Amino acid sequence: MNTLVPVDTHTEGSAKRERRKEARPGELLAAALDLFVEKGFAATRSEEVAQRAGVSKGTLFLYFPTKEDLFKAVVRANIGQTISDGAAELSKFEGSTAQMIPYMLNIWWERFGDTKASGLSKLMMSEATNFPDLAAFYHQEVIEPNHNLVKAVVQRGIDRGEFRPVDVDNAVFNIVTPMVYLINWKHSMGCCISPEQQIDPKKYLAAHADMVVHALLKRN
Amino acid sequence: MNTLVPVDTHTEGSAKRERRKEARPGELLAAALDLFVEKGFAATRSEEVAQRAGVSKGTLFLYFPTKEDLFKAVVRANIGQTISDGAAELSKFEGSTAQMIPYMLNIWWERFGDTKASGLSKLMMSEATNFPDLAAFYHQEVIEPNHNLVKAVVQRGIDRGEFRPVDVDNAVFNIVTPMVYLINWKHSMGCCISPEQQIDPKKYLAAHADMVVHALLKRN
DNA sequence: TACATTACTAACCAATCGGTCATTAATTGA
DNA sequence: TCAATTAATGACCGATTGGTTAGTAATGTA
Repeated sequence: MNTLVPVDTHTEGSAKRERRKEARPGELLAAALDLFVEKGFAATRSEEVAQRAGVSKGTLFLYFPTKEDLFKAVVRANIGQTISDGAAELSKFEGSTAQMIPYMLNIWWERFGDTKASGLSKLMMSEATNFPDLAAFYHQEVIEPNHNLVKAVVQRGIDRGEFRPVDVDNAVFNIVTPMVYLINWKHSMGCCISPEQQIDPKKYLAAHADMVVHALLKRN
Repeated sequence: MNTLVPVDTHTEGSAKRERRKEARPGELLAAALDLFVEKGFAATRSEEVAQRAGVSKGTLFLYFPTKEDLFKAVVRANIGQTISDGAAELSKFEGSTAQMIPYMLNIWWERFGDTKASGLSKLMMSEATNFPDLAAFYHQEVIEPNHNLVKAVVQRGIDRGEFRPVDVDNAVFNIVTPMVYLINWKHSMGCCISPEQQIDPKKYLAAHADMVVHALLKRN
């Protein structure tokens, strides 16, 4: 893994210094996403991010003044778009809300849960207390918009007379939290236990959607 | 909070060196629980644990050879008993399984979720990837026994003809994960957001129990 | 070719932290 | 009272890391 070759620097072609002002930020963000997801915020060393992006540590701090700024940029680059895309997709849905729930959960899983970016969710829950500024940022920029999306779907079900008139805010939590938990599990315990103890995401997701719909639908 | 008074050490009565071999481990474990829950495993400095227990860092390492050993001892001291107590309590329950579910969730919340020890759950999810040994230990010592408990209850419902014949392992996850998530939330995002955005544990728990029962009961 | 600009580097700094060990002092027992 | 034992200390070590900065080399321009 280590390509440290101290001698012979002048004949080494790859050791050449390059000036690529436009490409650096994107490459640094990609490297940072990888490492933040893999090791967490505090445990990721700035120098490793720089190394993976093929620059020196000094260059990293040239583009992102602090480690926290780097993290915020990673969140913005990876999650912002996903949520507004999902909202657009859902607004076009025309079936019953009972069909809409599993549809929504599936989209959410494919576009976010099953993606490297989902590691940011686990990271944030892990390090919220040690980095309250980042937590507040994440809540405002990710959690709140996401909850509003789900809230609108539940409200649609109630308005159309499909669902019982449950407390909407609570229902949102009961729908969202198992999904988030699945992600968190995948990025924590999931790495440390034997295969037969793993959660099967597809089965878990289907069972959860089924449970939610059973619980919300009016009894006939 | 800080009682640091550098001068006058010879007249200071509390500065006297005491030998209390029996009391040290318990005091160190209590201090460690506090700090681990508050700041996480990696972020907690050994010296701070020692300080809060009123001893020097050297003394801490006298009783617990490494930081990881200290953590394992904290888990054993705080969670082991709780689970077996819960199992005993549940085995005496005689009502319907539909009543048993909210009963179980309430017990679990009061005895564990609403307790300082619940912070260990969040800690473990946070640091599992960075400390896989601790994760394996925690899974074996806490998660597995806990899941077996819930599994038995769901199986009881099916055996007695109250519940639909769902996949038991999946149902366990769908019951447990929102509870664990509530804890994790309390110990992470819960610390960093405004009061009106908080989750109300009692409402969340009631809604979840209601949802679970609705989803498991046979339709009539 | 000569000069100015600036992207980039690498050595460096100060602070942090898990763990060690030689030393110290409280206790015991004869 | 005087060792002998051992609980407790705190100075110290080596490794780590976020962030700085003086200097270097690639590029543009005239």
